[in-house]
Amino acid sequence: MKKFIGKIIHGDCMEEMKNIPNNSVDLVFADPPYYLQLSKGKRLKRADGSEVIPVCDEWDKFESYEEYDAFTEKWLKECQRILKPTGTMWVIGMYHNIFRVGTIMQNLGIWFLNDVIWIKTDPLPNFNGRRFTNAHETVIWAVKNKNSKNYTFNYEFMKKMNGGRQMKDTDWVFGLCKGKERLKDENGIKAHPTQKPLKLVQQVLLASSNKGDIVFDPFMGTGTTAVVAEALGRKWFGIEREKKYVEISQKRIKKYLKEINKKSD
Amino acid sequence: MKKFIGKIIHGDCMEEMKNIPNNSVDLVFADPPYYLQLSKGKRLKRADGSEVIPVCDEWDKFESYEEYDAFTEKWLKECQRILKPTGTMWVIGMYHNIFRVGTIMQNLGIWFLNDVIWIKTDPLPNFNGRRFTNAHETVIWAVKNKNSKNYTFNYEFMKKMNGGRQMKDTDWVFGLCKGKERLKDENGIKAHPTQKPLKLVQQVLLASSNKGDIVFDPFMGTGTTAVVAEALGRKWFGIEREKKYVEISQKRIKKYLKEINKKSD
DNA sequence: GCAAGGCATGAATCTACAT
DNA sequence: GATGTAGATTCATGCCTTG
Repeated sequence: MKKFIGKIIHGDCMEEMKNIPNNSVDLVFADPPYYLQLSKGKRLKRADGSEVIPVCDEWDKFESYEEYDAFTEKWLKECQRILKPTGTMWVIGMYHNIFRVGTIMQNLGIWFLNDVIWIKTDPLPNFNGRRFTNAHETVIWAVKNKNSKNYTFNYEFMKKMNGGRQMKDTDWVFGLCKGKERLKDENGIKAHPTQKPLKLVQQVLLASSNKGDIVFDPFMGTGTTAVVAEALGRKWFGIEREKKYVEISQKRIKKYLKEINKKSD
Repeated sequence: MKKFIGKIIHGDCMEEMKNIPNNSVDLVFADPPYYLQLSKGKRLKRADGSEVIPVCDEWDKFESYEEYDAFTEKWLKECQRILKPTGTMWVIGMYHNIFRVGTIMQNLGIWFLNDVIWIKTDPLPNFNGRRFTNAHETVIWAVKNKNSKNYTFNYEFMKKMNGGRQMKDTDWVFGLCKGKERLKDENGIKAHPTQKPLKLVQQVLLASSNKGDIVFDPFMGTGTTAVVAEALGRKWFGIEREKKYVEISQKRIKKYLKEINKKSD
């Protein structure tokens, strides 16, 4: 496993995962494409005329549910294979995709522990007043299979963090990734459309891994998982399909490590 | 439709729904079996030695995911058929079943509006400290298909109820059905293991139906939907497989109507 | 320097109506 | 029915400018 640690592998996650040994990873955090199915060409505008920038990247496009399901089953199967019997996996999604993801997980024999609700403190409002504000995402937490025992869960620590009461699957209340935390490109536009907040990933790693554990992320994006893992003393590696994001992540991680070293001087 | 109104049909919902015309119902509220897959024979005990009574009724037993899925697809298909193009449907579930239910809904072309999170103020704690407290259920809100227009949604009313801000899918915070609201059998034991709180169903009906609308419940249980519909001036009918629950519901509704009439005297 | 106010923005299945 | 276009609609947060 040594050769993987600290690396962002550039490539297709289904292919690249084949090189990872069975039962070798303590924690999987996966933020897959959501398959949003937004109508083409139509732009949502705010009252002031500014546009809401939607997720319309190529990597979120699929021909059909069937295609999305086939894709999903492939990477989930590999994640299940490489996960240690004592490890756990987390998959985040929204109503567009999470039901399909959850069903496929169950069909593979992956065993659910919780479906955690990330409640957003500052969600995008519903502009046309025809739905409830979509203010959450769902994060499935699961073990390799029904027989998994002694999986890592820092129950007492989470309880402490929660003011002495056992933490609930609805206690995950965080803001979106905005402001300084949000990576910008050279034009000042968000570098990645779906960058996740550090706090969310931090809570995941604190809850279900220990120092020195190996954390794996099949969809690295801008490297949030890596940064949090570094900060918490976990080993990590991951895969990212887009060259652009690989480079952004590598820069981000280098910069982070430099800052850390400065502080410890 | 007249012959159905105010009736609890005793029978299998898939069979009985066949008699309901296409596009005839304004609102479906469905609380299907959750397929909990609890291990047989094991009893969960509280610290004081008392037993937690689980859901282990016959109606929640299925041989496999396949069987559950087949059952689910059948009743969902009928619900989609009888739903008006302007109507909406609600399906409640937990992580054991809601992912399968959601996937099947999408496969049938049912179009999601929201996945509402019912946050329980008084959940059963996690006794062994191996998971997060499961403190929510998921309620999928959807229309007949992608082309549904002018579906009923009392946006402004919900906004008002929410203190002037548009209601979020995470603003559904209610206690469990307990105390006086909870129906007891002759031995003082809960009459139905999964009786839903009136407030939850009330919010559903207030949000997505108007006075005089027809509300349908394929799994009536103890008749919560009927009682709320009566209280809010909606027409209603439903189906229940268990004779016991049909009788309990009928008694409950009669009692409720008597109370109403007394008050209006 | 501090307080107040302006402004940008976030995984968005947008709706209704006319042709 | 399908397609195209006009229209109406929003909240919390953080950063920056102004006073």
